[in-house]
Amino acid sequence: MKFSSRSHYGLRAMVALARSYPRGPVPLAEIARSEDISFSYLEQLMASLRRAGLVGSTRGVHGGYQLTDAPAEVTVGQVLRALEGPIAPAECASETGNSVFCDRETDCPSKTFWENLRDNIAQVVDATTLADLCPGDTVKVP
Amino acid sequence: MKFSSRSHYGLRAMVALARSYPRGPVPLAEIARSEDISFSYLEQLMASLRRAGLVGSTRGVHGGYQLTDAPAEVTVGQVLRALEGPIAPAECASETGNSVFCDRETDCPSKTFWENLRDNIAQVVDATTLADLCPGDTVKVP
DNA sequence: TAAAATCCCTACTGAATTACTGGGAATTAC
DNA sequence: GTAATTCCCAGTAATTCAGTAGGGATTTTA
Repeated sequence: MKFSSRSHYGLRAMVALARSYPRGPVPLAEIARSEDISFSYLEQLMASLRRAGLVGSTRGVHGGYQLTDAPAEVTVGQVLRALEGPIAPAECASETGNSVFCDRETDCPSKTFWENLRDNIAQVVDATTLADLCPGDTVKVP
Repeated sequence: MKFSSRSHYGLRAMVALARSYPRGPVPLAEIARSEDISFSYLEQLMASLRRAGLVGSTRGVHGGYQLTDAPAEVTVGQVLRALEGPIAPAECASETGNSVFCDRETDCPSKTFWENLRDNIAQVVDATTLADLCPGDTVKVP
């Protein structure tokens, strides 16, 4: 049971962006360097985050990426879903609709468990914001 | 973020064993049939569960597998750990000791989050027993 | 206009993991 | 002794993951 490196790297990158919010766009090369992530790989992660609307990008010489919303408004759940898709500890217990595939459907006791676990994970990731992961930063009212 | 099919099949098998507890050993072929799992694959899963002490086995003609403890005494957490190892949503946040590997170590904000998520998942899986997954069975005091 | 910086896209690849399959040895009941 | 069963280990096909590579497209600076 693991989250992929996409999530680990992606979350770290988002925290990095949160720390320099709202000071204009940050070039990827800078994040790649400070977080020690492959530049090309990070590019792909940012593409997913951009498509999800979590970050905005600016091209050109002083371009880069920046959060579209304040760190306190962005949940870790949003980040993880953008990077890994819906939370689903089991095929039969995905957040998004029905990945029908198991014929047990209605009365599978295990399914009930997996759904319960899924909801619990969702509750945790949705209750944590990027601001919570930026210790020392007093972004909120001083 | 998924649990592997080991967990899905293994948990289903354990629920099946729980349902026929404590009526002596159940042959694997029977579980494989009723749960529609490959016999050979199921064998491997049971080996893990046996090594973890969760099930006992009897060889020979009327042999099979059976729970070593009552369903209400076996948590889903025990089953999942036997099948997949320690709960660890991230390398740096494993239940068992330190898989030191990330140099950020102490002050990584993300690490704190992963540990928090891990503890939450652990809490859920450890609070659920096989008895909870056996609806209709009135195993407890009638 | 030209050059530099930066994002954007897509395809590929090597490694690891997963999900099995198969064969045979040991054990027990009858 | 034979049939039913667990036990054990080796191999393998498919998938996923993590990362690489390279060529645009767009914007700013000069």
